[in-house]
Amino acid sequence: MGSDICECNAVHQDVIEFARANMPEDETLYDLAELFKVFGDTTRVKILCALFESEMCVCDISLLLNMTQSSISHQLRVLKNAKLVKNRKEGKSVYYSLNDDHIKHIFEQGLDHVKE
Amino acid sequence: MGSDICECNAVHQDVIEFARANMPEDETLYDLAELFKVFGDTTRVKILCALFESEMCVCDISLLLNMTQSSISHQLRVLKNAKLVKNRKEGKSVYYSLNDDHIKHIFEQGLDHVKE
DNA sequence: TGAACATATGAATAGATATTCATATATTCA
DNA sequence: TGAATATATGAATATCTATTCATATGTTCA
Repeated sequence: MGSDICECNAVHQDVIEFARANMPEDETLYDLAELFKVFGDTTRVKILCALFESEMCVCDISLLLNMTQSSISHQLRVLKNAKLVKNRKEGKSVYYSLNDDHIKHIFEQGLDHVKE
Repeated sequence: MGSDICECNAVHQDVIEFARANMPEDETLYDLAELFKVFGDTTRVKILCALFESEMCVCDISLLLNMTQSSISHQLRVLKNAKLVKNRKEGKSVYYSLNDDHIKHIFEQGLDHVKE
């Protein structure tokens, strides 16, 4: 490992070293990928979009997206583990809402790219 | 289908309708999820990070990330299909570079969230 | 032209994941 | 307390995907 793969490597040694020096830590990049992975599912994207408007309880989201309560509940857990949503309990219902302002910005940047 | 899931639905009817009216088109949200899915892999995140610094050829990226040329090549194809990178040919080498300014912004927003 | 180099790609495999189904937990109210 | 409601969750399954391996394509240079 660490040995050259092709002749370019010698020529581009400085470029490679510079990139290596400026890359964030592996753990940071792993966390970043994990975050985007959470965004990378249609159901979760829709849930987050719904929550842009206002907090909602699980069964409301289920009706809105026309999906089973169970699948929504599973996905809300993923979103909560990623600290993208928070929840509060009121009676029998659990209301979910966005946990972070970055989310909307990330979405908007993504939409800019998609709409091109 | 379309029928209520729980009693909340009637109470929250206006909230649900408002959210439904303000959600982007299904196709847009699908494309958005597809975009984030591309970001949601450590290898691809690392490749994009490397390309923030400068264009690089395939074997340089392979050496930098200590991964096989084949796997990098496969992932570059995914990135190119998503229009996140472009490439130019020079002799035997193919140089890849970023295709879009949004990418860096999306990354930075993501990093802000991760670093909290 | 032939050999070495650089990249691309199809098939196969192992691992990850979204949904479904059944059921558990927790709350309200008669 | 018991029934109905709202949510959470474990197991199973089907689908997707990242990497590996083998090999094809394309370029340079002697």
